Amino acid sequence: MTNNIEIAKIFSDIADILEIKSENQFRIRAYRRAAQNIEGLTEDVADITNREELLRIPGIGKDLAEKIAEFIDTGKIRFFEKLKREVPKVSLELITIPGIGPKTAKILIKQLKIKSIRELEKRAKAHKLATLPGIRRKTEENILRGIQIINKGRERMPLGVALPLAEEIISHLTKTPGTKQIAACGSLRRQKETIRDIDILVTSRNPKKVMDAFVKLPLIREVLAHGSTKSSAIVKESTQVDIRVVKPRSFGAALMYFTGSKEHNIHIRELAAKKGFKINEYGIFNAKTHKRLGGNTEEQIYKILGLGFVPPELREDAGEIETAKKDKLPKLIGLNDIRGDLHVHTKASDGSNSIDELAEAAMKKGYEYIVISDHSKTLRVAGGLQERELLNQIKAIKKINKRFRGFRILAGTEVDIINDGSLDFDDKILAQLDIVIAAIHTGFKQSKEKLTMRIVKAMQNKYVNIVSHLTGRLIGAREPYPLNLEEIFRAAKETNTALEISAYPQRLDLNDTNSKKARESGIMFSLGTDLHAIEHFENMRYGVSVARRGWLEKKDILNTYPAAQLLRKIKKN
DNA sequence: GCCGTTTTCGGCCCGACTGTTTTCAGTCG
Repeated sequence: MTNNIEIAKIFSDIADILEIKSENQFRIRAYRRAAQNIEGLTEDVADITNREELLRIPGIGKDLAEKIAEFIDTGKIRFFEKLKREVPKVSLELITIPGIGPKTAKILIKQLKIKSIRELEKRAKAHKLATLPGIRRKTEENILRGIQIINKGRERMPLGVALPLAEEIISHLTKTPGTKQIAACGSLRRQKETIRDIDILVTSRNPKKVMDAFVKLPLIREVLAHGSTKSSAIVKESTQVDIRVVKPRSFGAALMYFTGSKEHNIHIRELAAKKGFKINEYGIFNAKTHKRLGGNTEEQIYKILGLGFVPPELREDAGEIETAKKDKLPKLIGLNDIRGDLHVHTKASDGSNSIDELAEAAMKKGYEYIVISDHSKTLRVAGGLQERELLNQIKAIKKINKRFRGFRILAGTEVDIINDGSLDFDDKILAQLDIVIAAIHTGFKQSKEKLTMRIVKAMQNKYVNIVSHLTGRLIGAREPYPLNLEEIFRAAKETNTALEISAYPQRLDLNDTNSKKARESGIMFSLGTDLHAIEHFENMRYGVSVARRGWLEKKDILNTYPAAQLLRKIKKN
């Protein structure tokens, strides 16, 4: 998929350069949209090129399709090479500084001959910027602050980190007099796997008062902007919080505006305009008479546009609006639909708890079953079980199960897929288990073909029911290894093998786009926390978030079925 | 540069905050 990443980067750079050249803003937007859509593909764009299906990618027309094909052919795009020569290289760096856009960058380069961010910092500190047109003391300070933010590295944080932080801020705001509703919006509400800024919406009859209270909250380090209805600040180390206040009647419209995504909003507003409406964060209006037609709730706005409610997790302008027009949106799975956890480790391998403890905790959660799935013998570092140990575990599980009514421990394994695609346990052993999960834990550096072969071969084993954490990625730590996903999804369908969505916060693997793609192949999914300690049961919510972003319904997911039905569904021929 | 149940040409979301300005451009989300 390096093609996809490289092309996306080139298109995004082209957009930046065109911006510096003050080109047509819609042309710039076209490049940005194309970049984003290519980055989101689950298939190598080279394969799509070979099938001559580039034009089916949204935002790709004749011109961009040719540029993609040129890159696949030659590894270069001449147009980009030419553009690069037309603007100073540093201009692309300068516009990454918050507060500096194309116009300011141009002035800095032209008048001060700035060659690097470091040099800009030096000049700003020496107050050499304040003589430039449109720049005075304050702007100089802002630029320095922007450079500091860059140096600190405002990285995206995992959803599991952002959520508690947002909840903390919200709890402070709840105590602020005059606030009515408070909601986390943005990518947090869309449940993206990583979050950059935290967006919070508040309704109040006295917005200014709320804003004044916000900027004085104790956990705020620095105020970036402080207006009467909108403010921004840095909290904790370096997390930016954007807050917006509207009157209570505008809650729905503001929620929609602030939840985004930006692309979804643009598409929705375009649609509204075509139908003679206007949408902003205050409501939906008749474009001619300016009469307000609604906006108290999001449902109201979608309804006026002739659409059903689009769940926040789907709002990425990835086909959800077209699907809503046809009234074909999926009824997304919810956390309450989950009847059990399909991936649980005990202290027999690298977990921390006994089978009894885990069963008890699962029952307390209202689960009907769990799958005990310890590692297999080859995975020594994780205390993989020998055959004899596994057979004893199966016996122990049978014994414990006799104590339960309405709850069942399913005997399973997370068996290693060995280098040649064979499994770490013989069929004779696997046949005695209720459920078999297969996974790769070694050989990440192998070729795409080899890794794909290993997985497909494992799927062809008649005892393998689930393949877990398919791509091996660890968020922020390890890239996914290369796989031919099309081939794997096809094999999963043919062999009736489910793919796991790992709810383990660092994995979330399959991710959202892969899940969505896999769903189109008609395969089944399993949700498992890959639990190593009892408290990890709570991570299931993150798995459900991925599934929702992948458009999955209750029926697509194995552990929404009662145990007996689940076991029937995973049977192979 | 893309795109089409009003279009193959003429559109392309909408508004807040800041700083430097005397009425608005630049930036951001």
